[in-house]
Order: sequence, then structure tokens, then C-alpha cells
Amino acid sequence: MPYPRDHAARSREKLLANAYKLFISQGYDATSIDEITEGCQLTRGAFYGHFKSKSQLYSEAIVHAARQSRLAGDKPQQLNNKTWIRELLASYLDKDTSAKPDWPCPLAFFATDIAHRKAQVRGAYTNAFASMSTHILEQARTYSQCSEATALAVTVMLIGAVAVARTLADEELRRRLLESCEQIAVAQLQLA
Amino acid sequence: MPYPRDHAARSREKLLANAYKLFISQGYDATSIDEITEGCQLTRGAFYGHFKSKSQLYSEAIVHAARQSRLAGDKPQQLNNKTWIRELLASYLDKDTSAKPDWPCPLAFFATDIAHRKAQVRGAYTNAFASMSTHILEQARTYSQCSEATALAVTVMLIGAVAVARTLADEELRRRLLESCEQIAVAQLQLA
DNA sequence: GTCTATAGAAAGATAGAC
DNA sequence: GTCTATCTTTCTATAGAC
Repeated sequence: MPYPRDHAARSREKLLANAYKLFISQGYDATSIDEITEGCQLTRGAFYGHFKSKSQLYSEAIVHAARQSRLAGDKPQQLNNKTWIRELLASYLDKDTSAKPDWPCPLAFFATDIAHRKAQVRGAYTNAFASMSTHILEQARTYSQCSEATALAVTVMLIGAVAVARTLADEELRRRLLESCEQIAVAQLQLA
Repeated sequence: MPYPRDHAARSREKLLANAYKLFISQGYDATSIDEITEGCQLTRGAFYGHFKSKSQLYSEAIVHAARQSRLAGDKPQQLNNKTWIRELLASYLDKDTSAKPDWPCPLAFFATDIAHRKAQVRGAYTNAFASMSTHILEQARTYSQCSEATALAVTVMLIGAVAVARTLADEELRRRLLESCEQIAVAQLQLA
């Protein structure tokens, strides 16, 4: 074999990352496998060497992205819990889309799309959602008596905020929406 | 002409309704024009007699659905404002999908899809969202001092709740999510 | 592991008949 | 106003070479 040891793994990762980027910006249906492979200097043949189908790639991309989320990670030692959550909130609701991470939150970007996908994809989404809301609840409980209802409502508000903000044609309305949600979330989680 | 006077209008309405139903259940891309016309005992030719393109139909369906929403309508005289909003909330977050109206809220069902569509579609969505949040704000102000931030946050929470609930594979989690959001919305809008 | 070539299906939109 | 026929494009997935 003329390929470096980790060549296959790198190709796979490139395909996954590029596919996710395209799914985010164009949607699942509008993104073809040709397009995904082109951006990686590969062809369809390589794609099917790594993934069984486009649908399987979608599931994997969601799981991968959910794991990359800062919300899934651990708190840096030097920060206290309140400071950390406030920072996560601000970063999640950031108005500056160019400052977004490479793997924007799939919960917000694919919210309504998942309903039409196969059970496997819906399962991956469900797990990611449960994980995000649990994480918020656990953090909030380190300094307050946060109810499960509050955590669920705040989680879904954050997701809804990012999803809707992205669709709005009115820049000013988008800004107000994101700022409002940050403000209400801060109050709900007693971060003031 | 062998057709009844309102034949064209009825065909148009049938196409619009069936298309929306299919968009809701399968998504925009997965729904073909053949499928839309089949359900109405019509063919592609008839479709293009009424709509310039699939994309134009999508815009129209969103506007149409937003207008059908109970939130867009007026309060029945016999109800006071608080009672009415509570009822709207409960109906919007209803767990029983079979009880859903014929035109489920496009804001929730298409939230993440709109971002990939043309300016015209995004404009229609933006207007519908602004209208929903304004409506909530105005109603809440008839009995309380509700901030614009609260109205925006509650609106987006409701949309997010329905959008996410529909995707969850876990029935129990869905139930808890919808109930939590109703509870928090009632508190936020001082409906208790 | 990745390539090219191709099979096979389906879609959006148009043209012209009735 | 609606039909049938067709053009044209695009897509997923597979087969077999290297």
C-alpha cells in the first residue's frame, strides 16, 4: 500500500467535516455526495469506501457534532460554575455567525429536519438533546435549586432561538431575539 | 368551458392544502409535484396552471398556514385575555398530535428548513414570526407589564418546543418537554 | 483506498393538444 | 383548466480496474 498509515482515517474525517459543513449551510437533501467529496479532493468511490450510505453519514455527523459541542465538555478548572454557564450561553447565542465553531449545534441547525429521517437519526438527535438539557440542569444545580422543567424549557428556548434567528430576514429582529433569550435564560437559571 | 365557476379556485386550494400536508409530514425536498397533484386527482399540468414553481407554492403555503393559525385570529368575546392566552398555549403545545389542526404552525414545522430557501420564503417566515411574537406581547400587555424580551423568548420557546418535541424518539421525554414549556410560559406571561 | 464508468431512478419544468 | 408526452438535469449506488 502506497498510503500513509492514517490516510484512511484522515479521509474519513475530512468527508465527515465537509459533509457537516454542507448540511449546515444547504440542508441534507440539497447536498450531494459529489459535492461532499469534491471539497476533499476525493470521488464518490472513496465515499462509499467509508460510509454505507448518505443517511448513515448523517447520523454519524450529528453524533460527532454533538460530542464536539462545548456544552458536552467539562468545565475548565479555573472558572466557577456560574461564570462558565454564562459564557456558554453567550457563545451559544452569539450574534456573530462568523465566530461560530466549526461544528455548530446540530440540535438547532437540524431541528425540523430530523422528524423526516430514519429511526437511527432520530435516536441520535434524541440522545443529544437529553444530554444537553441534563448538562444544563446539573450545572445549574451546583449553585441553585433548578427544576427539571426550567432546564428543559431553557434548553429548548436556546435551540429555538438559534434555529429561528438563522432564518430571519430582518437583521435587527434577529439581534433583539438573541439578546432577549440570553437575558431570559440568565434570569431563569439565576445567573444574575 | 365545461367547468363550474369556482373550479379553478377549488383546485388551487386543494393543491395548496395537500402540498402543505405533505411538506409537514415529509419535508419540502422529499415531496414531489407528482405526489402533490396525485392526492388531488390532478396532474403536473394542472399544478403549473396554478403555481409558477414549487418554490412559489412553498411561500404561499407558509403565508396561508400562518393566517389560519388561531394565534393570528381574534379573541372570542366571551373569554377574558388571560383565559384566552392560556388556552392558546395549551393548544399550541398539545401532546396529542392527532388533535392538531389541519395547518400546523409553519414556524415550528419548518424552522430550520427556511434558512436554505430563497429570500421570498424567508421573508414570509420572518413576517409570520414577527406577527406571532407581537400578538403575544399585545395580549400579555392587556393585563400585565410584559417586556418585549419576554414575549420574544416565550415565542421562540414555544416554536422550539414543538419543533424539538416532534423529533424526539422518546415519548416520555416529549411529554415532559411540552409540559415543562407550558409551565414556564405560564409563569413568564404571569398567567398563573 | 480510491479511481472511472455506468446503471437506474426520479425530479422540475415546458409544449402543445383538447 | 387540465391532460399527456417529453426534455433535461441530477442524484444514489454499484462494478470493476488499479
